[in-house]
Amino acid sequence: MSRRSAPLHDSDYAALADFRAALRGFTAFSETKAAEVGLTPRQHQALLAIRGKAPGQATIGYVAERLILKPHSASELVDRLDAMGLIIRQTAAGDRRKTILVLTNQANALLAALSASHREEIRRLKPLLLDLLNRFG
Amino acid sequence: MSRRSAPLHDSDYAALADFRAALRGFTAFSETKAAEVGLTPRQHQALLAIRGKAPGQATIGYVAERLILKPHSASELVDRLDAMGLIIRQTAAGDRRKTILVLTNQANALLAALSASHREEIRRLKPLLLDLLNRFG
DNA sequence: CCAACTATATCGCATTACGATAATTCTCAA
DNA sequence: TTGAGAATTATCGTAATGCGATATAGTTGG
Repeated sequence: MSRRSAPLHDSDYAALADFRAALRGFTAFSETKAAEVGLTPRQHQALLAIRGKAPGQATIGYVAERLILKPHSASELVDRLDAMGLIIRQTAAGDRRKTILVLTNQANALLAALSASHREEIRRLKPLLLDLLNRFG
Repeated sequence: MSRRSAPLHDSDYAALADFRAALRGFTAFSETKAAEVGLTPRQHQALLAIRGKAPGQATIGYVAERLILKPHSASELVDRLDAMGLIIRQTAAGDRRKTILVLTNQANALLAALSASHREEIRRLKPLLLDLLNRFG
């Protein structure tokens, strides 16, 4: 049988607020870095999701799943990346409904720079995030 | 002198993509929970930031700082919360330029429910987040 | 072979943070 | 004391973006 969880104290709200503030700090860092190379946060995340997947395996649907977007929103997002010359759409060989997404050299160059700075930032934030997480049970 | 950091491998991109996906998962959870009680993510975060601060200390500027928004954007955000009956604006006694933000009972009730589920979710995600963080140096 | 399903795309809309600008209020040096 | 400049908040028009509703093409099982 489930028990009501412990009531929330001021310190719980503070822990939640601090955790959210840290996450917001990271996303703000990421937004700034992405904007410096002309990308929106979603565009950056989409490119990263595609890069993190085995070559030739990333589809519109996969981007939607990883970014937790509706498939048609992912389609629009990919539209913009396509117009910017950052990805190529290829009809999947086996299933012609699917669209395979391939990164261009330009996209890979942008991602390399962004990923280096993000890795550094995550390493920098790691001790703080560990502390914040440890404030929760 | 600074050394160029190690080059990025496929596993580094995968680690970054997985980390981002986990963060996105948390924000999506939060968005859903906030929407269930009629709040946007920013509104939720603003209420939480105010709640996490000592009573009578939260101002528009403080919200802007914690949410990393321009002050005038925080002003607009607070406008909407005000219109929804979730906060009260009070001119600060010492400095009449400042606006003190006070949560209404309704806001506190919403926050209590949201914070309980969020604390639970963070506890649930903690092992995953620790693993993901440990993939970085 | 056709009905149901899957994957992607299109269009209009509502939301929201921003830039530019403004109005108060405060601070501090002359 | 008295401005000049800074700090704090507010207003307005704009651009960007994800969504709902809808549409099209392709696939699959019976």
